[in-house]
Amino acid sequence: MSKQRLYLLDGNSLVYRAFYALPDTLTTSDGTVTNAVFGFTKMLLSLIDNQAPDLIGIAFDAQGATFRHEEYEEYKANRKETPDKLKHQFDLVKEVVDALEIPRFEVESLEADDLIGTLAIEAEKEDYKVTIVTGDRDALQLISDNIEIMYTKRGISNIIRYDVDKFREDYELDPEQLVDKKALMGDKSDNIPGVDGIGDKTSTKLLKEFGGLEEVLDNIDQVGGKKRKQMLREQGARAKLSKRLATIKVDCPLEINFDKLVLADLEDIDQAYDLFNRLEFTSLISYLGGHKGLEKVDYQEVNELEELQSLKLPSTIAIKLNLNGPRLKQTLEGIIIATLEQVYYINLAEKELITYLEDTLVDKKLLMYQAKGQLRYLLQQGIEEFNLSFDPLLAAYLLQPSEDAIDLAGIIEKYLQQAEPEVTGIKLLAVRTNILFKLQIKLEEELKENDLLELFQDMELPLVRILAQLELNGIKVSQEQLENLFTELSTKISKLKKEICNLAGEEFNINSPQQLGTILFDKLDLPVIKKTSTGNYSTSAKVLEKLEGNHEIIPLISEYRSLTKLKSTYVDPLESYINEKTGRIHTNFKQQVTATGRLSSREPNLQNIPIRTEEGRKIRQVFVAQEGYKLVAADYSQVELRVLAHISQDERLKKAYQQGLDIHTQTAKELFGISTKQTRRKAKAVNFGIAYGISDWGLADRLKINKREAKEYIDLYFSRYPKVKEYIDDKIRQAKKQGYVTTIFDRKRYLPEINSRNYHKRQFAERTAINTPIQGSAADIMKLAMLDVAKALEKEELASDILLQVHDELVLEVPKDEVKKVAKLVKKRMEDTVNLDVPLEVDVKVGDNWNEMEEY
DNA sequence: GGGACAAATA
DNA sequence: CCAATCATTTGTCCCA
Repeated sequence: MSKQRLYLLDGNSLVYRAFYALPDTLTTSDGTVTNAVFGFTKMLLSLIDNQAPDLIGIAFDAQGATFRHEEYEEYKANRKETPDKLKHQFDLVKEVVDALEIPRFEVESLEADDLIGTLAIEAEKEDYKVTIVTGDRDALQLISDNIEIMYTKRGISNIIRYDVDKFREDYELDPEQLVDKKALMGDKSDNIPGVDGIGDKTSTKLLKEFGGLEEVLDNIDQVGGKKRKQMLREQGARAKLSKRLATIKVDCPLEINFDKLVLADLEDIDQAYDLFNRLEFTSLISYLGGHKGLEKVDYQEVNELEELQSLKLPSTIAIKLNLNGPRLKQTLEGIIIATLEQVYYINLAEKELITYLEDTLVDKKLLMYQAKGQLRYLLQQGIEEFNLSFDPLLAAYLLQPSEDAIDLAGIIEKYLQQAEPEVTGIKLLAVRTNILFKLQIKLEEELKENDLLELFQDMELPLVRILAQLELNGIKVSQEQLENLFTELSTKISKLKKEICNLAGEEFNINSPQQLGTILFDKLDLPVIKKTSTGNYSTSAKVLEKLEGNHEIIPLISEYRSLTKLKSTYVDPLESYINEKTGRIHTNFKQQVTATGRLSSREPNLQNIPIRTEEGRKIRQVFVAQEGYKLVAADYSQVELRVLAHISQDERLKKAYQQGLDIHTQTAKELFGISTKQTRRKAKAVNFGIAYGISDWGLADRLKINKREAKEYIDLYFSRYPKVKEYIDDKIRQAKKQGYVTTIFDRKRYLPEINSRNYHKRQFAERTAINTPIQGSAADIMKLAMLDVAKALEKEELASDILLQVHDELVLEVPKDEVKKVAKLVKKRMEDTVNLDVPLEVDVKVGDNWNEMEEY
């Protein structure tokens, strides 16, 4: 078996090196300078990681005077005082060393060198190999067959390894001659005098000839040069003193137990984890958990209340609530908690678990996967004091917003290049909870590299609990009105169906586009307007509209379509979503679905409740305020066009909003010289179309004008709003060049197809490049506004709640006596959330249901 | 179970 | 010559 290797570090020397190697602007958020601590810690950890020492120890200089000062007052007298920005860092360094459970040596009146020398020589005797890590060349004198030096040449990563051969090569001397050399030439940095007139070259020459200082002094006659002879004679004593000063003491009175220097697995890794968090060394945390493999996770089951109470947890924990059952009716069957060193499965009654969570989560930083549902459960149980600090789902979403349905296993695979072990049940939960630490390190690193960390921490993470609260709040639905609507629609639909089949002359399934196509275009021989991509007859609303005058069956089919859509999509399912306990509908807001940063809503989707048609609005009407409350709806007016004005910096567009003009009226005047009902309508289509990258064909289709005319409008628009054209060109160029576009708040969207050879793919990517910064920035603004509004409601201790977000609209439920205050507060918060170069405007409406609302 | 189609919202 | 305004969710049909 090969010999064990002991690493001995010169703490002082390395800390100094780190201090000068790194900028002193490296601080924690409270301003504490930590550059030296960071550099030292990083060096230490990477040493452990790369060299895997068997044993390790770190020595520090004694505070104040040493035995060398007694011998020679001037020792190190020319040293500058320790810089203020470094002084306090020594204590932190020692904290780090202690937290990592590495033995630390510091003995009164002795320097780190002496402790290291003594340890090294002892270790050599005990048959260890030794590596000394230092930034001080003095230590080179200790080199032997079993002792080598790692010398940090410059900075903290430029390291040279000295063994006997390397030393001889560099110095043309044996290592033990180094002290003789210093005796002769002195050492400026330690203020060791040496002999005047003898420097680097001469000292080496003399030692090569005579061997050691004593031999030189005994044979001064044989030294060349009159002056040199004289100096050696006069300063012989000084040289001997110099030698004593330069000689590292190897017989310090130390009690050495090498067993205690064995590098152990950290017993309490959590203390190091906490310290690194305090020092904000997030990039170094990876070294701590580094040795825990995915498969190794073993959990400790906690079945007893007493056992639970004796659990001591660090300030950051990964946690998974083992919830079972449908949304909002879940029961908590257990809790998995992971720290860096242990995973616990707490298996107790739900009531006890809730009490435990309430007490435990306060002041803890929580790492959770898919946190929203768990936070919703906590809020439901009245637990409000918690602090989500990481969710890999959202991190992965920000990094790749267009990627769909990435789950935890996918994230682990993608970012850690690891596969989940083949385990199930609690074991799997333990693995997945434990891995959150690693994921945090890796993903936050990636986020930082992509300028997404702020967005993640300041927008998406805090939004999670807001969304959890929205979902928990739900919105009340009038079951009675819903039933009325059901019968009303059912009657109308069956009547229509009869009429349609009569006109068609046969029974058929109107819901089947295929069967409908056969009836319309084969049987009734109506003109084929359009075919679908698969070659079938298109029966879309647009096609039906064009056939309107051709047959009396057409309007009936259109009406049938719209009524069945309303019934099957809204009226029929809505009932089933009503929570029997709350009488309310609790949607599911997804935060990681859309490519632009918007939210989405499902089960049911409450972001597409009808509003445009009279019939559709009846569905809106069933969403009501509970007794004693009003619904308050606040929506941003033309937020996307305002965002366009801001990011394009187009003067005319900006001015219009700054002066509070009606933008569609203004554009009508710009394009047509006059604003009438007709020209304003066209102008509105142009305004919106531009933000979507509309083509002349698209605009023509929409306005039912010809292509040439549409092109004129678009060209005219660009000539009146030239910076908008510049914006469009700029975004396409940017996307082509860097592969992505960004929102005002740095949210990214990658557009790999922007350089596709496929014309359509490329065109689509170009339109997306135009639209995403607009839609995405608007989404960002709304998210920030939600955080602001929620905070303000809480601060003002209002009993009002946000129920829904519909992209540019918030719906709140407000006690009648708070309406005035809340209407004002919400408007102000939403308008002032961000400060663009154009004002944001919010319209507030109030009503008893979501349909009948009055301007407030 | 999944693709095609259609339609609701912003 | 093609296809032709962003972003979603949901429902039905229909084939496998």
